[in-house]
Amino acid sequence: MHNFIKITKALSDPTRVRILGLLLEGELCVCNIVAIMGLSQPTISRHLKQCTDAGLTTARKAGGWTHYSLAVDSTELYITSFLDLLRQAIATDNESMVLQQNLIALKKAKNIL
Amino acid sequence: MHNFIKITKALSDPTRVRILGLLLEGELCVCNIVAIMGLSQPTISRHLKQCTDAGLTTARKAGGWTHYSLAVDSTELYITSFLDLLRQAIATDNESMVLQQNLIALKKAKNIL
DNA sequence: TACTCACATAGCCATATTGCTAAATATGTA
DNA sequence: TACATATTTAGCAATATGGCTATGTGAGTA
Repeated sequence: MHNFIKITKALSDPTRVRILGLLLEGELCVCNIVAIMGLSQPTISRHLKQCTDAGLTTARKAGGWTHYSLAVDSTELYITSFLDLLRQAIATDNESMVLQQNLIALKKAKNIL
Repeated sequence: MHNFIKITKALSDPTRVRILGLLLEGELCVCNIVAIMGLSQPTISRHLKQCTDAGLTTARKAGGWTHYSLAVDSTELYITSFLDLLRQAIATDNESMVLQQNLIALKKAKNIL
């Protein structure tokens, strides 16, 4: 129950869901998420912490950067099921589509792609 | 996205999840849910309204009573998937198991069974 | 060491949520 | 009509949440 509530709570805020939507494209550092979402860095950081506490994301530190990714390989209960539902929610959200386009543009500008 | 958020919000509170857990056993009127949950009647009523607004439950009025049931036959996006996850959450929650036992006892006492 | 960059944490404020009690509404009955 | 029962709605208080700014921390560099 506790884990279920943590996950549904994490998924009950549109900002967090859209951040997770960006991670569908692959791992991202906090700074890139900040650049795309247009929210303050601490706000993004706190959302990512909550997602990680819920088991939806994982953090990988590399030097000064922290790269977050979706926990697609998680063996925890519920996680992959909820991530499947997340994909549906993102695919039908216009705002998320815009954000994903902005992410692609950002990656090209930075020659990450 | 909007519906997704409404559903996850509805499922992000343990009280609501446990009410929904009781409805796994079949439809119930508000008064019986109140008797089992030990919360005030208006509180239960408000939780049920939120679940219904999210599409997770349906209300059937019969005389003075309102009977609520899980929207197991819903064709709305997400609903049946979330209800499947709900079942898992309930099955692993001791408190929900106690509530279900209390429900069975109440039904016997009232000769509903 | 000192400085910079990326990120996390702390604390503030506005709003949302969840419990409650009291009052309104709706239905059935004397 | 008057009353009882079941439920909903309204409004209040305490707590949680989500945004922000300011500050702390950790890694790399001059």
